[in-house]
Amino acid sequence: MSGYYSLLQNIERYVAPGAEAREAFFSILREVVVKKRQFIVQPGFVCIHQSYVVQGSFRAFFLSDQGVEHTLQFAVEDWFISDFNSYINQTPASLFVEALENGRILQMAHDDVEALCSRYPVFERYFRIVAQKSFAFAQRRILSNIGKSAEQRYLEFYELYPDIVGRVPQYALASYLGMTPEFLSKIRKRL
Amino acid sequence: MSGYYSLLQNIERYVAPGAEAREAFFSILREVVVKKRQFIVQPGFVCIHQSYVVQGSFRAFFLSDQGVEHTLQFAVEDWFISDFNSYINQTPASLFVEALENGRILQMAHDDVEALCSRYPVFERYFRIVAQKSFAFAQRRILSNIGKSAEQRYLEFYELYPDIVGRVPQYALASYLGMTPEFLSKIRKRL
DNA sequence: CATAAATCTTGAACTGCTTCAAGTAAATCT
DNA sequence: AGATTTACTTGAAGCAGTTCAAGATTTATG
Repeated sequence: MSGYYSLLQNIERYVAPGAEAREAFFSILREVVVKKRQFIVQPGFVCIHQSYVVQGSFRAFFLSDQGVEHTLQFAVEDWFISDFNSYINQTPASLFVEALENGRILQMAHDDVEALCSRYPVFERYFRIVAQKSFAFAQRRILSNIGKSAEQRYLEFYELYPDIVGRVPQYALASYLGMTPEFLSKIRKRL
Repeated sequence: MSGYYSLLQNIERYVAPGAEAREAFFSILREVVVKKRQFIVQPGFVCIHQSYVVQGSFRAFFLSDQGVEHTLQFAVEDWFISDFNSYINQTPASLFVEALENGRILQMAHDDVEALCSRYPVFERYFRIVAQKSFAFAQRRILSNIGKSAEQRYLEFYELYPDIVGRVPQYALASYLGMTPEFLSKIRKRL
């Protein structure tokens, strides 16, 4: 039950669902335990669920034809993660979503969420706000990618998410920041 | 009236508002004529409106401390543009939004949109879907930025938006793709 | 249409970042 | 605890992309 409460808190930062809507929402959630290195999404399979992280850390990454990994997103407690493109269009995923630590997530299936939103506009609103914030966030990252040096990108990330820096493997962070692990190692040395 | 119809068509790709909701929506729209090189958003001012492009082309860009421009988004007919971060949080903008050609837009004020969404959940849904698609799109761009070479990024953009390539200044496209105008010129030469 | 302003091109020198390879350290498993 | 895998470090060489500067071309304006 613990995870339900923290997700509810997240929701109540933006909207105030009534008791009935809240119960309806809880009823579509499923708590899942995941082990380190486990994949909760894999390329080729449709990403049915969106996952809210109760405990643990995760990453979504793309594996290029040449075998290079590109981390698109990290998620720790109180964040959502999925192959979002696959999730909203219900098309086959192109990303892996991997647990970086043992953890627990709350999964909600796409069709259940859609039905819930149709019935309770308060959730339509919640997911609109979340999507808008996610978009604004992604735009800030794009600006950082096109405008800043590798060192600046690392420092910016470190300022924003010092906890994540200490919690994920360095090669994963490097692939998120768009540089090689070797170069990230060198940046850290000279700072 | 012409612009209203094409925006309505856009909406009806995702949802089906009733006559009343439709009229309420139309009532918050304002059609504005803009001249080439005109700014419709400027840093420091809160971005009150979201703009739907009826005719013309626009770009949103960030001007760094060193005076370098970084284009975050282009918009042509049937696209939305704004400083989205400023718009959703109603905080001062950090971007310019500039008309690249003479054009016409439909502006809708933040507070009017919010009120409309509260009253007509069908619009809540519409803007949720638009935000989700925008986010998924931004994620694809991030992958392209962190994983691909300058030449690959250009080719990818050219495939997706051949029309835009021919329509916007090359320095603007270069700053969108995260490279110098000189280098884009060289890429185009060798292709 | 002539002049100015803005945009694009080209080359040469330079540098931030990658690649490759080998060694060290730290997790993970039995 | 010892063995094995996984992750991180370091240096040397190479290259993708930048910077600077000058000229050519296109677009705007009186």
